[in-house]
Amino acid sequence: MDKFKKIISHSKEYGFIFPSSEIYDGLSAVYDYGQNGVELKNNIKYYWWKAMTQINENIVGIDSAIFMHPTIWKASGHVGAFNDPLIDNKDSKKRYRADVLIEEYLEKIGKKIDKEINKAKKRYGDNFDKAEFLKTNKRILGHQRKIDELNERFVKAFEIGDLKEFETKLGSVSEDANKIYLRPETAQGIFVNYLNVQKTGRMKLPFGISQIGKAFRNEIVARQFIFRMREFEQMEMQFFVKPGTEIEWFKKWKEKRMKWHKILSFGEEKYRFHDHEKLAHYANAATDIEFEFPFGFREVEGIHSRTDFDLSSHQKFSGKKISYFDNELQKSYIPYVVETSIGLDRMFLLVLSAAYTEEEIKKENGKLDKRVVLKIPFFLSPIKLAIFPLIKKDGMPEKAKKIFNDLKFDFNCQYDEKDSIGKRYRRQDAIGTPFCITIDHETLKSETVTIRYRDSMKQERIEIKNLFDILYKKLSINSLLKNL
RNA sequence: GCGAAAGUAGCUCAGUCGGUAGAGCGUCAGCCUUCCAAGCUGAAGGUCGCGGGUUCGAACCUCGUCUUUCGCUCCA
Repeated sequence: MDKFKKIISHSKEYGFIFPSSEIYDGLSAVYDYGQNGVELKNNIKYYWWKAMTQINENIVGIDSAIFMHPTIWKASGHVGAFNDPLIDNKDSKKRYRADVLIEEYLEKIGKKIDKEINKAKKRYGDNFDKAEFLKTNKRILGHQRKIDELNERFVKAFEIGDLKEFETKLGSVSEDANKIYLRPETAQGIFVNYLNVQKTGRMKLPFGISQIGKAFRNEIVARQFIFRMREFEQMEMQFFVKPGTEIEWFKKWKEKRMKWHKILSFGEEKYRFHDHEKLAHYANAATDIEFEFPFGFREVEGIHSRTDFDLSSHQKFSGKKISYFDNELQKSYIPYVVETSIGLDRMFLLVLSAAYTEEEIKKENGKLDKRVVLKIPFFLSPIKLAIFPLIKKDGMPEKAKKIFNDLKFDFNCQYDEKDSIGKRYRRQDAIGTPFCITIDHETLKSETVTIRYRDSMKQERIEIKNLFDILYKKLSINSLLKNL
């Protein structure tokens, strides 16, 4: 079995990811996060939110609704507006609408059929049976087949474009006017709140707004586990800057975001930039941060210089003036935007892919043993600390529970007294718990416990009264954040 | 969308010729006490993906259907 398959079944077996609606045979490309998955996911969010919002005095966060005014998606170009596909003729330097061209071509073929009919009429005179002729004439049938094929492709091509956004109805009466979309990206929620935040937060350029939230895309092919889902979560930050400085900021964020990834120590060689040569209509620079998943290098995060496309478009469609008065320059302008956008679910898969490790261990009796361990960075682990009584008597469970109850407010802890101690250690390895505390006979005499480390499997004896300080130091992300 | 394969216990799988559904692991309860998943006893858990057909009788044969996975195509 290849590594990717193993990760998928490990995810299910240990409560990280379940297929959606499983007891009803599942729902394709939708997944649920289980008891350990939700903890890991929340910890990733926390790391991102701290790094991208709270430790930057010029970045604030918002949480905008998934439902938005339908015109927003016209302004952003997701629906309607430039769904009319444009096509350039490089020879004539003229721009055409693809749908018009197709229709014209269809009409041309239609005329050919008419010509055939007229010719036949002349030839057969009164005996001419038009319906029969249409059914039997080889040339007409050929033309008709062409038309049908083109029509089918044409309709399909436009349906697909439309299907990308999920539609729903606002209000209890289902009329067309009430049609709204589930957002295909969170960014627009930031753009339409730009003025609110800038004014109420007294924000000065350059500044950023970040947001974590769900987005929905009706992908035609959605596969590869949680890598491409129909419902997914994005962590985005839109950074508003003075026009002309956007490339400088683009470069800055590109480096900063890569640093955020590499500081997790999954291996520098697993990351790379992929600069876009072809740019989207709204961008003047774009790059992806790619990670080497078990199925190859894939995009985890995008960094785009979006120019003033979005804000200008919203100004146009809403009729509200969106500009920033620059005191230095003594003039108003629409800010430019540099976006960092990372897929939370992809980041989750990245962590699992990087952390999943199978080890062979030589036992004391010389036999080989296998262990599966998730080497998740400590602060991202779902459970931080497991607490075991070595045996289930002599007052050890009571002592262990007391320690559990003291520490559970500060760290996500788990108590386990079932099965042999070795089995319990391995269970924690499988979900990536960095530390296990064991209460043994010695504990009852000297107020000490053993702490066992996940990655090295080594143990140390420490005093119970020092537990909190030791754990706090090992689990803190302050030193990481300071290095960003 | 097209093509292929697969669906039996929580997981991995067996199931002979069509004759009352099995194993290992896991789970739970109890015993034992030993710091790296392997001790002992017991228990729970399955309309064999779903529906029709053939048959005295279908997990097994047959048809349909659904779901999942893989490849191609499309999209980013």
